[in-house]
Amino acid sequence: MSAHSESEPALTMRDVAARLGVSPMTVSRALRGQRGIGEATRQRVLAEVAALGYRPNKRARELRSGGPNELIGLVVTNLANPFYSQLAVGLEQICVGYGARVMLGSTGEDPATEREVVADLVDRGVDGLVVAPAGHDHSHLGGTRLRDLPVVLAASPPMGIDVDCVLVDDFGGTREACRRLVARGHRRIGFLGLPPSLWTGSERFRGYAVALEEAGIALDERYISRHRGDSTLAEEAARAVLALPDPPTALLTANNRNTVGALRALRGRAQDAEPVALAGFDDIELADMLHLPLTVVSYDPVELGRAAATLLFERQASTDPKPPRRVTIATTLVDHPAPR
Amino acid sequence: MSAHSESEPALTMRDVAARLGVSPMTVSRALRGQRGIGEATRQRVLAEVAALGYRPNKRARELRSGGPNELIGLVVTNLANPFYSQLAVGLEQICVGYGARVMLGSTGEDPATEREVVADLVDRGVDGLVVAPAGHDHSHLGGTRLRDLPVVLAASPPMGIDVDCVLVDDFGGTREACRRLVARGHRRIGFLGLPPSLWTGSERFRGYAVALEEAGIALDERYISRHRGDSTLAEEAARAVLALPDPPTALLTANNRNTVGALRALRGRAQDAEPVALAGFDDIELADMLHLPLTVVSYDPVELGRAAATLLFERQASTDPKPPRRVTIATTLVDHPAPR
DNA sequence: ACCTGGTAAGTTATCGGTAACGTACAGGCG
DNA sequence: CGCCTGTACGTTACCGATAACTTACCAGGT
Repeated sequence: MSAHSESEPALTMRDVAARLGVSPMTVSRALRGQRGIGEATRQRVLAEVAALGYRPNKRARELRSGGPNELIGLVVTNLANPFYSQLAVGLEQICVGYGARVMLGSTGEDPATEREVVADLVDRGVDGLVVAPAGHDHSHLGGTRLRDLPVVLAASPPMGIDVDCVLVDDFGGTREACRRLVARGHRRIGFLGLPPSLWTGSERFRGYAVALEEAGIALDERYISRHRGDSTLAEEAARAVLALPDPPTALLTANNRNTVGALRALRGRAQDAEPVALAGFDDIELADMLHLPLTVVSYDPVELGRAAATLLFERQASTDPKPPRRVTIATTLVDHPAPR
Repeated sequence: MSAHSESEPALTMRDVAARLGVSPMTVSRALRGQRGIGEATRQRVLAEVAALGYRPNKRARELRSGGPNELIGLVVTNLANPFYSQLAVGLEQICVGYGARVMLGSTGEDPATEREVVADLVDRGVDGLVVAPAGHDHSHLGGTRLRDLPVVLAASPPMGIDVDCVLVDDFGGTREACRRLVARGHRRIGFLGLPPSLWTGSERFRGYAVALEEAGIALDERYISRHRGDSTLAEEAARAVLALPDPPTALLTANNRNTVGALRALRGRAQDAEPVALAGFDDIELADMLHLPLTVVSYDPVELGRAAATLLFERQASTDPKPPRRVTIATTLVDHPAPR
């Protein structure tokens, strides 16, 4: 029992070898299934290893071999956002197939922190990085700064560097959602989105703008709010738009936090207020159980994570400098009717 | 630019030392702020390091020093569950303060996988582990198997080993929720929970059972479903209970997935069906925006993660074998009225 | 008997750092 | 002047595993 008393010197390969009267090299070869060792000896070694419960020191192995450490760094802004946690799930799913693990780094949307986190992960010897970037300048992820490690950007295409990326069809999804609102007869459609400095911010806005243009509806700046922040801020923004003398009859929200904010804003309205339709990017759990109907642009963040991991491992496998690839995940428009 | 072409031999400490005409030891001391080096020399070294952009190899450092690697392993069943992702967020918040990072391991609720994941994380040199265990046997987390690393269990107390743990007030929270249902006049209260083999399964059931006993209500096995599974299974279980000839007038769900299942089951009922009250453990985002009122046992999983990390680092700091500690997070009962 | 070739094992150097120790030189004190 | 202490730096031996090289051995062919 006594878990704390004896801190054993942590069995080494030499110990195993000494016990068998062979050289450490023989043990090494046996463990890695290399050729150049007799079957009888291999069995003897493996038996001893099993009996002693010896486990090789992975860091020492990586130090010498310089080879893959089977370690992937994941850099996100906030893991509490289901988008990122699902991205992590997908990434890990693929990683286990390669015997790799995921090391986590949160940036809190601060580019300076992002730089530090990335540097730290590189120092710790990750084989590659999946980054959901906080800012729109990605030069700190380029080339030599990272010892030429493969990088995959998630949810944002590379700016100023040439790396692979996985994207959601931000433009197409938003345009489709906006078209549906138009098809239902809405002409005054408000937009709650992210700042144009973010890729998703500009692409989703573009989807909205193009859909309106296609329908021959002019953009009305009063109906548009593009801010960065949490759902509280989004709620305020939604309130402001709805308080206009000539308020929109529908709202289009560009991500889950804006959708939540809009839902709260719509909840607080007077009983006799005109109903306002709502459509938003990102699916929301229990969207089908809300007090009002909601149309969402749905996609699978887990799949996004899997795609990112796949790109990463493929890049790692090939040494020749292929051109950067870009994978885009399709979106589906889903109508969630209100219960009852 | 050319990110792929030249893979530099990755600057070493010796290189820096050679360039300055000093010994590697001097560089090492300068970098770690050790004494035993003149101020002038230190400045010269630091300047050269900065100029060359040299970064020390952390793995080599850890190999030699055997000391803290500033790496914590987090083992959870499924990061997509907001409970676990928020736990991870809290853990990482504290870790950054210690310069530590988090390495992730998902088990998919399979104890065998959990054992493998834990072993792998230990091999990779974590300084400690935070584990949200899949099963109720924790002996694989004990003593020598882990090279005496500190372990903190999350959401489950240790069984068969002596380690620290952080818990939610499962019993108290559930009892309070059940009491509230009773106070509202319900006498036939259904329970959708987890199997008794899980700590949360038995504790939350105990809260339900004790609250009923206190109210002088006999347990009715027909109203009780204790299964392991996702919200789809929970929905079926809820349907079955509600289809009884003498159905419950209220449901108590023991975790977020059961609550979601129950919500879906309640949604599908006929218009003229008797209303059924719902109370559940775990808060749910947008609980205030659902089509029916919901009472939840709320707590902060982020705080749980912070508590786990704090216990871990305190345990790491002190060498003497203090007795294991147990931190319990309080819960709050929150009523979410339905909108309108 | 001799050479060849292949396999199985041991030896050595090395990876990038750190700990322990050695040494040279400075200053303080009786 | 001798002794001790402290500082600054150099030297060396590791840490645990592996790559590359070397040696030992055996079988088979001539």
